[in-house]
Amino acid sequence: MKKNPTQKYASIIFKKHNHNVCFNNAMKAFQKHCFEKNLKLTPLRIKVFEFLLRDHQPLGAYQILDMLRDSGFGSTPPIAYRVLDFLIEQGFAHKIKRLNAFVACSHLGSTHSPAFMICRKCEKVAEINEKESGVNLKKAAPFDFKIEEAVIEVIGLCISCITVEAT
Amino acid sequence: MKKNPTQKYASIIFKKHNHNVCFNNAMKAFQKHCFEKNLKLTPLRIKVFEFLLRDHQPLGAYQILDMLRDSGFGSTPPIAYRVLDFLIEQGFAHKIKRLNAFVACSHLGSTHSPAFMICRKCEKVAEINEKESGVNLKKAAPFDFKIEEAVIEVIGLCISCITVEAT
DNA sequence: ATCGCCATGTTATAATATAACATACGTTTA
DNA sequence: TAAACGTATGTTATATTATAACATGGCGAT
Repeated sequence: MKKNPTQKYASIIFKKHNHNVCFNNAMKAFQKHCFEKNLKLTPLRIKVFEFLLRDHQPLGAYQILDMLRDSGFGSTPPIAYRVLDFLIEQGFAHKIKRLNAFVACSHLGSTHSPAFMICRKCEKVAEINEKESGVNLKKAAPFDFKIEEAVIEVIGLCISCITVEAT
Repeated sequence: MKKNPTQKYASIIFKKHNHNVCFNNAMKAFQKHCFEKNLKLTPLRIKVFEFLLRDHQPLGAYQILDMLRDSGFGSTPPIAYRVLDFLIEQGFAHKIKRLNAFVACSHLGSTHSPAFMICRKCEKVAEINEKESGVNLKKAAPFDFKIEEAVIEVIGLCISCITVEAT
């Protein structure tokens, strides 16, 4: 049984892991998606997605703009926000409201109702799926409310930061 | 068995209800809390809490500032943000990230892990507790992550707006 | 070849939030 | 009682995040 370590447990994000696997899988999925949906795989979009994939650190729009400037791209706010909107719409990035920042999606290609674990110390973010998160929105149905979407952000300490803090 | 209708079902917030009960209970609890904790119950704090209690519409900081100006209070941003921080710390208000806005707390006096149902149309907000929300954070524990806090915001359509939309 | 689409670029500004310092007032303390 | 202190409020300036509106340029379809 071959398994992709990035899919098995979200918590690996907080540990050392073979990040090349994360990176390459995601980039390939992105290329494939754009090809299949006939969307333009432009240098700018690739670059921003690369930034988000670098590690699992969320990036603010203005951080991304700085990095774009360094790479010779335009660097006024709409540049970043538009690419981010694109990535989010296509399911390759998420916005973390807690941090006003953006992360690459870790559950590529599947429709999902994401939840996030955010380390308050290192600010790395792991994405977990609905099942993993213990979230069952069906249960919320007794209310006269038609649920369309849920934003779930769990804040705490990741395993690496717990370890450091204990020393 | 006497029960406070504001406690029974969060969804009553989206319907007509005896809002005087909501308002008076909350204001009394606030007064009691400040007295017991020896915190200053100032005109400014009372006024801002009143604004939040008016209906169940979240208010942005700058909306509150406008209302404060109309009431003869100072109206520069720190005025509002400081009072809001106070109310949040004391458990009488919450921030709704989705809306960059603030609401009075509906579960006064009890420690709780709140979740919110936000109507995308009328933008009213109902607070529900963790159990009601269908979120079970205990289940998220298999991860090597120490949970400290969760932000849960469910977006959808409230019963009143469903009814209107159906006509 | 030109039209239209769409990504990118630019300019300006809106919306949200905080830092740093000033004032005012009641309480404690010398 | 006067000085010292703590805390709430007020003010000025600025930081941070995000969007509106319009311009340019490439590229494929007709």
